[in-house]
Amino acid sequence: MGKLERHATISDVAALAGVSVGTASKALNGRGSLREETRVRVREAARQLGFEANAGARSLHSGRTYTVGMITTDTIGRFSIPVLMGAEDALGAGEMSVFLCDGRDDPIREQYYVRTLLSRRVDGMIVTGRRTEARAPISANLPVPVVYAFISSADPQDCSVVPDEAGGARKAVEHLLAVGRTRIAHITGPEHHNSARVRAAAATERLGEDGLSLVAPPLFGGWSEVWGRQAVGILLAGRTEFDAVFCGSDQIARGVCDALRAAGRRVPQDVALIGFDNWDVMTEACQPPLTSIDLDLEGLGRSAAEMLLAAINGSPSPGRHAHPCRLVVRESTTVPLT
Amino acid sequence: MGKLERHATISDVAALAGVSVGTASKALNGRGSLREETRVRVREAARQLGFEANAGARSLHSGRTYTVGMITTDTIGRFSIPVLMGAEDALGAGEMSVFLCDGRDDPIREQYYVRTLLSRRVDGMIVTGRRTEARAPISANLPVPVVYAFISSADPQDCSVVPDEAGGARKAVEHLLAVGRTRIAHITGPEHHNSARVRAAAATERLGEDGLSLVAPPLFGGWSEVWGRQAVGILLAGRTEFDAVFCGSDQIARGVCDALRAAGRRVPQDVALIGFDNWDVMTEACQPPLTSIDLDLEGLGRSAAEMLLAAINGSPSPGRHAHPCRLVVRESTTVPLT
DNA sequence: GGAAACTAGGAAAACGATTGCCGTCACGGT
DNA sequence: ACCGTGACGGCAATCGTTTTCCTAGTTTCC
Repeated sequence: MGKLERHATISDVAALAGVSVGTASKALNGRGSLREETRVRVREAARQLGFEANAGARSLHSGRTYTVGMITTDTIGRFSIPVLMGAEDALGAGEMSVFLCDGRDDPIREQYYVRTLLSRRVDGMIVTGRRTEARAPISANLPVPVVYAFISSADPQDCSVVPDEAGGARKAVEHLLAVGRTRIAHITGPEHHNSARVRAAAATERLGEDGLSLVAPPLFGGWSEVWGRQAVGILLAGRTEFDAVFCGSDQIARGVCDALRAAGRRVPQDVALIGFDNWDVMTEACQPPLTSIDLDLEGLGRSAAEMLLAAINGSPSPGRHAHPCRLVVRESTTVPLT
Repeated sequence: MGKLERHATISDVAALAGVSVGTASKALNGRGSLREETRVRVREAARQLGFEANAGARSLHSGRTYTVGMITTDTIGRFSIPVLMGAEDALGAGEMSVFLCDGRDDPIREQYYVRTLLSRRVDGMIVTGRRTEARAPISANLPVPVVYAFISSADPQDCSVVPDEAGGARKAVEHLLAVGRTRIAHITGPEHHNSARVRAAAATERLGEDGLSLVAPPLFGGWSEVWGRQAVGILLAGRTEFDAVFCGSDQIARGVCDALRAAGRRVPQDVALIGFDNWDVMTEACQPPLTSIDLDLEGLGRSAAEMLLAAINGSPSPGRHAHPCRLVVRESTTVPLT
C-alpha cells in the first residue's frame, strides 16, 4: 500500500493553511491568541495532511519523552505478563509509551538495555521478573526513577512493589478455618525459594494465633503437579489425619487433587484444597475447580506504574510496598449448596 | 539515589574536551578527519560524563528512530508472548527498540496506538495476536511498513507470517503412521475456529494419501481438557476402534489422556496420543509426557521481525508466509525401549 | 620561494516543534 | 490628530546532534 507518503511536518501544515510555523503550532496546541477562524483553518490543514507532531522533536523541547522502559530480568513468563500488562495499561492511560526489553537473565544484556533506554531518554524504568530472592539494583545513580515490580531490589531505598505473599497465605489459612477445617497440611515449592518459605511461615503463624499448627511440617519440593502427587503419597504413608491441604501453587494443588481422588478421598468433602496463584489454566481444569489465592499481578503492575508516574512527577515512594492478595473461592473448599 | 544528575549533552563533552560540538560529534562517530589524540580526548570526556547521545535529537536528523511498534490485538496471551519475544530478540539484535502496545481487542485503542506510534515515528510495526480468522488490515496507507505475525491480514498484499498449521497436522499424522497406527481419531477445537478446520482437513488429506481416513468424523468442541475428557466418552460410547488420537491442542490431549487412563486404555500401548502447541505445562504434566507439534512461535516472531527489518530497508516481502512447525516426540507415542 | 594539496577543526545550517517577544493593524477615547 | 490598547501573527531562539562547508596552518613539489 502507498508506503511512501512522507510524514507531514508542521511547515507543510503551515504552508497549506497560509500561516507561519509558529502560528500553526499555537493553533494546534491551543496556545497564544489567534482568531478562531485561523485555528480552524490550521486544524483542517493538519487533518488533510494526516499530520502527527514528531514526538522526538517535541521532547527535545520539553525534556520529557513520555516514554518508560520496562526491563524483564528473567525471560518473560507466566508471572511477568500480567505485571507487564497492568503497567502498560496504567502508563497508557497516562499517555506514556512503553519500551519492552527482555533481559533474559543476562546482566550484560541488561546493562545494554539500560544504556539504550537512557539514550532514548525514557522518563523512568520498571524492572520486573521472577526470582527466588531480591535482586541487585539494576544500576546505581540513574538519572531517572526506577520501580521494581514483582521482584524486589536488594537496596531497601529503592521502590519495589511486591505481592503480599504472607498476607495471601494467611488469607488461605483463614478461609480453611472459616469452612471448619483445623487439620491442615501444607505442600509447597523448594525451600530455597523465598516465596515457599514466606508462605509456609505465614501459614504456621496464622494457625498459631488460633492455637493450632500444621498437622505435619511443611512439605517442600517443587512447584509441579508431579510433586503434588508425590507429596500426597508421603502424607498418606505417614498416616497423618488431615482435612485440608494448603498448596504453594495451583499446579501442586492440581497434582494433590488428582492423587487424592485416586486414593479415594473426596475434595472438598473429605479434604478441602486451596492453591496459590489463581492460574486459570489450573483452577479450571481441576476437578472440582480450585479455590486459590490471586496475587493480583495486573493490579500490582498498575500500582507500580502509578508509583513510577508519581516519582517522575517528583513524588517518589521509596521502599518496599506489599500489594494485597485476593482469595478466590471455588468448589474445592466449599460444598455446593444443593 | 542521586536521581538528579542531568543528562550530559554533547556540548558538555565538547567543553570538557576543549573542542567544538561538531568536532566532538565527529570524534564520537568516527567521522571527519581528526587527530587520534583529539578523538581519545573527546572519548575520555564522554566517558567521564557518562554521555549517551540523545536518540531523539539524533533521529531528528537521520529520519530514522530505530524503533518499531508492536501491537497485540487481543489481550496478550500464551500465544502472543513467544511471538513477542522472538520479535524483540531479532529486533534487539538489529539495535532496534520495541514499543509494546496492548490493543485489548478494542479497535479504538488500536487506532489510538497506531497514531501514537506514528507520532513517535517508528520505522515499522508488527501486529500480532490470536484470532479465529484473518483480521482487517490495521490501517490503510501507512507511511511505514507493517508485518502481521501469527495472525494474518485479510489483505493478501500485506506481509503476514503464520504457522504452517496444515503442515503441522500432516507431520502429526505422519508420525502416527510411522509408529504403526492406522486407526486414528481426531478431537479438536470449535469448528468456527479456522485452526481447527485447517488442521482437521490437513489430517484427513494426509491420511487419504495413504488410502486411509479418520475412524470417525473430527470431533469439534472446545480447546479444553474438559472437552478432551468428554470427547473420549463419545468415542468409547460409539464403540469405534482406534489406536491413536490426534488432538487439536495439548489441553485436549491431556483431557483425553486422563479419560483414557480412567477407561483402562494404556497410552501409548493401546492408544498413541499426540497434541498440538507443545505447551510445556501440558506436555510435561501429562502422564506419560505428551508428543506434540510445536508452532515455533518464537522463530515465527523472529522471522516476522526480520521481514520487517528487510521491509524497512526497502525490500518488502508481501504476502502470506507459512512458518514450519516441528514435531516433538515424547512418550505418549513411543513405547520406551527398556 | 611560491603555488598546490592536505589536514585538523571550527562555524553554521539543517532536522521539527515550541514559545517568548515584537511589530502591525484597527479601534476607541481625548 | 494623537496616543493607548488589544488582538493577531510573524520572527527567531531554542532543544541536541549531525553534517556540510570553510578557513587556517602545514606539507610537498616544482
